[in-house]
Amino acid sequence: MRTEQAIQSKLKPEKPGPFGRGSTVSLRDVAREAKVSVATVSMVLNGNPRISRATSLRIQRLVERMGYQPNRLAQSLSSRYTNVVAVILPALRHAFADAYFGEVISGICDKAGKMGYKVMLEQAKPDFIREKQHIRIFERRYVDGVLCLGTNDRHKWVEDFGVSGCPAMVIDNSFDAFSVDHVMCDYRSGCEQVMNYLLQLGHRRIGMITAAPDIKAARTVVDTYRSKLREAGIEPNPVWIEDGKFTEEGGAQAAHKILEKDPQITAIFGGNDKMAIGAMYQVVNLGLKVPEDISVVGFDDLRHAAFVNPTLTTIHLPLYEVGMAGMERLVERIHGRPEPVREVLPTHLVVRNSTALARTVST
Amino acid sequence: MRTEQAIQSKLKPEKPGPFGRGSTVSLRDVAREAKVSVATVSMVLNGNPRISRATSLRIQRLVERMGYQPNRLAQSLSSRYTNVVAVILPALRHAFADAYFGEVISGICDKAGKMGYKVMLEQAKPDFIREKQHIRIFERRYVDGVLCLGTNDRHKWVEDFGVSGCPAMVIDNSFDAFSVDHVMCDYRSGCEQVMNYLLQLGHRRIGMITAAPDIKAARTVVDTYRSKLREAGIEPNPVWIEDGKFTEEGGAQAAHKILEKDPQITAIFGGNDKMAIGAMYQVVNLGLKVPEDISVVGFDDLRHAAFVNPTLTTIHLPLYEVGMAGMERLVERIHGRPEPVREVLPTHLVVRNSTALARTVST
DNA sequence: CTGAAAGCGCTTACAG
DNA sequence: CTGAAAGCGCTTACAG
Repeated sequence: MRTEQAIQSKLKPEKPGPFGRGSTVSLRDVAREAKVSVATVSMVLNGNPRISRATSLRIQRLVERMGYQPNRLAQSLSSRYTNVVAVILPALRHAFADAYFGEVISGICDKAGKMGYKVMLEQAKPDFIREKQHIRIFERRYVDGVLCLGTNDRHKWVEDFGVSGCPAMVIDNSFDAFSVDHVMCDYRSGCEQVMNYLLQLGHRRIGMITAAPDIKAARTVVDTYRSKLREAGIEPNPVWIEDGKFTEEGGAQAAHKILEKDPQITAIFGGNDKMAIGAMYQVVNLGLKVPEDISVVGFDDLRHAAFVNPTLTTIHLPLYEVGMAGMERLVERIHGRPEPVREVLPTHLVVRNSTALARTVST
Repeated sequence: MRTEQAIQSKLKPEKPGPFGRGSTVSLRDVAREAKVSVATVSMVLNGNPRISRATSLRIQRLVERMGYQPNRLAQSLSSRYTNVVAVILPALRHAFADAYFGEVISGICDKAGKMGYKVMLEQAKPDFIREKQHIRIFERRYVDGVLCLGTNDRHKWVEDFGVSGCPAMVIDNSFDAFSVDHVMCDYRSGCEQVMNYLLQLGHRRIGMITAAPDIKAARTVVDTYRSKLREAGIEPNPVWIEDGKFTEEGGAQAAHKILEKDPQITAIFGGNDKMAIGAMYQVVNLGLKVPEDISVVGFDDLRHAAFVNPTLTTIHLPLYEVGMAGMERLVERIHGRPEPVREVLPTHLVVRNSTALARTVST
């Protein structure tokens, strides 16, 4: 016994690595202590049924007692799976401070946690793309797959994933030019809900603040806006549509232009909440009232929409759910799911205080 | 020649792993092609000066031509560095959709990119802490170190990093109970700037919406608020201080209580922008005007502060810079920096339209 | 200046 | 049911 302990302590010297980093108990330590091979311990940990119940239990207890934790670098190097996915955000200054992306990421992270995955954050800056980092993080085994947020048609790099065999999921958008897996909100139906509502309130001259014609989802909204107007017998006037650049400032400027070109506008539909809030700000600045003079509707239902004054009527986008679904489908793809992913989640209208009957009707 | 090629193609069979994943060119492939050992290629790639300039150049070209990319799992397993850090966010529902955290994360990610680091996102949910995941991600070699955001005194787990030797940095807070590396904004000075300004405007009865007495940084603000009042010969009235829970709703309720208990209040200082915005909302709801009746000041200078109506006077917190500095110091610590990190970054007052001379003075 | 070899800590056929 | 061995793709002393 003495001898054995002596040997053990010689064989298990403190090998903390530089700066005492990392865990110290390895598979081999457990195997030695249990007097079995490392293969056996490994199989126990991986629940391989070939190991007898007796030894399995014995080793599980030992693992527990010794506080063994697998080194996941070694695991991944052997198994070829990292159990990490990357979230690629667009190269916007405030991408991380953005409520829209925040909701999606929240869904992604929650689902990832439940599935035993880790989430790495990347931003698609010009250098990042030029160096093909979006592909390399996969090829170099940082991640098993990628979730792309805030994409638009100019992001040709999205097509690279297909050819390099990197599992990738476009979140809340899709592409006409090529085929990619995606999970998104139902933009068409969302826009229909807005237009039905405004038309019901008697609005006929409805301004639309749009943004980024190079985003398929955004185009869908404008197209639907036009077709719903025509359906109601109204020919959409080109001056009713302005670009608001997805920002409050842009929304404010767009609202200004629209009201200048057609002062008879009674409602403004913002392509997202931010632009709608900017529009409200501008409407008030012009001495008009929301909703008495101008109804304003948003699109997103970000947390803040309920806290502006007046509170914003808007379309609720299931962004959290889109994040969860995207994560879930991506993992399926990583593990060999053959069918492509084309998922669309439903939206609904949230009526608050920024909308009212059209003034032309009420007078 | 023929023979050699035959051998090569035999030795370099397509070994794409499951589902054709991962890059295919390994160090060994390059070494074979260059007719040197893998050690030599490895050293060339790591800029080891022991390799002759001639072979170094020759191999660099070959690496380029073959499109070799190191497998970072293997690299990390050998080198013991992952070049990944974790950002641990608090378990709040909207932690990712939060402008405050967003700014910090933005700084962290930008700096990380420049330093060749990747950023992993974690949320400190109860399960995460109970399973000691905050330590395990380090011990299991997911990350080299950890950045903790949104901490408070109840987060005892922050102390675990010290004992486990995991490099960790507390961002924008500090602890009295134990010593941790941290980088934070200068809360004392920020509060002084607010109070000096309000006192200059003639305000004497100043309400304060605070939050979370278990956050050191927040306590500092309240303490400074009190001492600045006393300095000005004003005894702080306990009814002037209310908790606003860091939210708009909370801020609104707190403002309501304060104004109920002392209708003579002329200014309200919100411990963060959200609560200040909630307070403005409430003040208006009570039929009062901002800033004519009540001046409101925030604390954070989040993007949105410039877009409420009226625009919010607030303290600008260098959150992006705090993120960058935290990341930079953490990497220093990972690589053996011996001195603890105690860094404080300066704030400044941003005057907008939510503040005016006190009405008691102007009448 | 370069190579052969051990090692990082796992997993996975392959034997027995 | 279990073990010995090869392998994942690197880095790093140690020789020469």
